[in-house]
Amino acid sequence: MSPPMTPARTRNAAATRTAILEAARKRFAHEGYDQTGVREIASDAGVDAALISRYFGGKEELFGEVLACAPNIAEFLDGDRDSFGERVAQMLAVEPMREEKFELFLIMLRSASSPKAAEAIRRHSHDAFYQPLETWLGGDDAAVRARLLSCVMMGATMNRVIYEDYLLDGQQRQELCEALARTLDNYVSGPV
Amino acid sequence: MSPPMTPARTRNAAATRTAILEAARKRFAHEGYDQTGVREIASDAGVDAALISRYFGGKEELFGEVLACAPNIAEFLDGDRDSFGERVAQMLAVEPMREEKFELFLIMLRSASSPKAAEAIRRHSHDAFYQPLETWLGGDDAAVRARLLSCVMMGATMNRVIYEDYLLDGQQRQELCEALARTLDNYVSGPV
DNA sequence: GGGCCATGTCATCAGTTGGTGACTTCTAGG
DNA sequence: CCTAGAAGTCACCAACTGATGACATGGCCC
Repeated sequence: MSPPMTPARTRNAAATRTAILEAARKRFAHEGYDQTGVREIASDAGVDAALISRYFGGKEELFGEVLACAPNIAEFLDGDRDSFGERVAQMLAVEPMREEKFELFLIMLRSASSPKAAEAIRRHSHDAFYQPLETWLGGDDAAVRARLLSCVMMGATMNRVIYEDYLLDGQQRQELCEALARTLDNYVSGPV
Repeated sequence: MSPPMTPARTRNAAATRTAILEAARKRFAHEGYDQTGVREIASDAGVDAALISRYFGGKEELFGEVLACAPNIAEFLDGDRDSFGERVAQMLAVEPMREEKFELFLIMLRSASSPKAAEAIRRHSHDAFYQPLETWLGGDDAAVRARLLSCVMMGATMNRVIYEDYLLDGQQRQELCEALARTLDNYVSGPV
């Protein structure tokens, strides 16, 4: 069936690397670092597990590369300042979970307990989340307000993940959303 | 030295059980479910690892028992209503980390990613945290406000754990505390 | 077309994990 | 004193993990 001229993706190092990276990103976000085995990643990517060691050095280094290319805070920051709380609260509480948007959070939540992954998470989340957020906020107490925003966003994400949709119905999620929006905007507009 | 009449704790099933439970509680809170091995728990408790299976059935059941006897929300709830935010915010941001108070949170944060532990966590945190909190709050939207409080408290705990003391100095933690207190009290006094 | 290196496959290792059952030893009760 | 059963010890298993090195094979350049 498939024309032999385009051997699809055989013997293509770049494509293989990408496939591994993509499969790993999803697995790490869904299951966490510990719960994800290199064999599962390889299977998802349709390659041999040995290639992970060959291309990335090992599971730990692969995790680092996944973090490096994971979506960052920019997803939340573009858009006008006044509607930040409303936008983010909608994503956190009302809209169906958009995994791509919160992938960094999901990876953090589910992998932070692994010593092997913890350091990479600390470093990357600081560089790709807090620093940009702090800069975007501006002002003397930007560091504090960035932490406050992080607390609410991470706490909400964690609650939503642990308890399916907060165990709340649509109406209640709407109320949750409004309260979150006010709190977030309060932190954005600061000062505390 | 020790009088031979009281053979300390040898051949005492109840004391052994307690020792295992205590050691497991600390390990699970500090390292999480996955990162804690039955051999480590047994070593801490000064007993043989086989006794864990004998007394509790297995690691998973042990985890369940640990949750059952972990400190619950009552720690935060006793005291007058008006000062709830201030009290909790102080514990979250200013005072040195009081592990006993937040043990349930720590266990949750570090073990929620383990499928074996997740179900027990969901069930127990609902019974020992959300339900009492919701009752304590009262009112129509108590469920929503309980979630809001949980988001802030869990998010703050997680931030403090991942980044040592939020990476903030004392002055900034004080500002953080004041903002958290206002937010928490806002959710307590509700309605949203 | 032929050699050669990048690419992919495979078998296997060493370490760790939770768990089990046979064994020993202590203690209580007669 | 002596037995019976509880309490504790020990050796070991089966499963799984990440990783490695030997090997096969495809494609590109000369």
